[in-house]
Amino acid sequence: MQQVEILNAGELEIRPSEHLARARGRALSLSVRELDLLAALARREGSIVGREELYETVWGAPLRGADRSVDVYVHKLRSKLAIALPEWVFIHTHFGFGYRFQPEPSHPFHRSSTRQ
Amino acid sequence: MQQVEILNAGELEIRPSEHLARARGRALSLSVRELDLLAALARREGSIVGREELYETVWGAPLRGADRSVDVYVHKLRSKLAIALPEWVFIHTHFGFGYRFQPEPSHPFHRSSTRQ
DNA sequence: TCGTCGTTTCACAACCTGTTCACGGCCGGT
DNA sequence: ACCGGCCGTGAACAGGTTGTGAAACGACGA
Repeated sequence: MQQVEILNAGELEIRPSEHLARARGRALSLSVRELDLLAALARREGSIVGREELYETVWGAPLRGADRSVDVYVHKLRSKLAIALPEWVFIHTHFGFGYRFQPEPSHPFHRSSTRQ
Repeated sequence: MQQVEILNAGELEIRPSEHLARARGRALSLSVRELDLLAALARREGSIVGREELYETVWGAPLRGADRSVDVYVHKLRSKLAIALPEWVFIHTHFGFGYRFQPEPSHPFHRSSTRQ
């Protein structure tokens, strides 16, 4: 029996087959690319996904040279998610590798020193 | 079916092939060098590893003269680990020999005031 | 044809990393 | 305690990577 895929991540719910994502029950207005990218990331919650893989999954073609599409859409997603759920950060950058999807509070207890 | 290498050290989990390390489940943001060095140390948990060996393992070339890279990265690692898991010390210095990776409580019994 | 919306490309700013220095503190042998 | 060498640490630098706003493009419906 084929179930409807529903991805849950904290207060975010993604229903790829319905082209829909909700934040705290409220529907987000995402374009096709944005939703596909979000789903691709969310399906692999917790692990780092490279740009090549994301591009092939979402765009359905191999990533050519210096294509920045993934970055641009990650940016769009972040913006919309930040408006809908400001207290969470969902997409993390791993320099040199790619992105990781995982809900984390946006204001950790900022403590002792240092950057990162 | 040994496929993904996973190094566990107390509350620290290192997955070199995924470019990822987690402290208590929370992902650390480490650079390539940092992660490689951490993995190189963790693979030899409990034993002293010399700078030459560490350098060759991580940098893939013989250690030249007075290169301090290993020291610098040990420092960076210690900082990040201390933020993530303050109650543990992972990297120990063996004067004149090298470093040893092994999780140990950071304040065995009491705190300051004693010994000094 | 025009306007709108989504996608792609661009340019530049901002950031991150690896590397090397320099200085000072710590260690161990004497 | 003294001294020379080993280590810890912060900072500066050059390059490469990523963030970001806006323009260019294109499909579609009014």
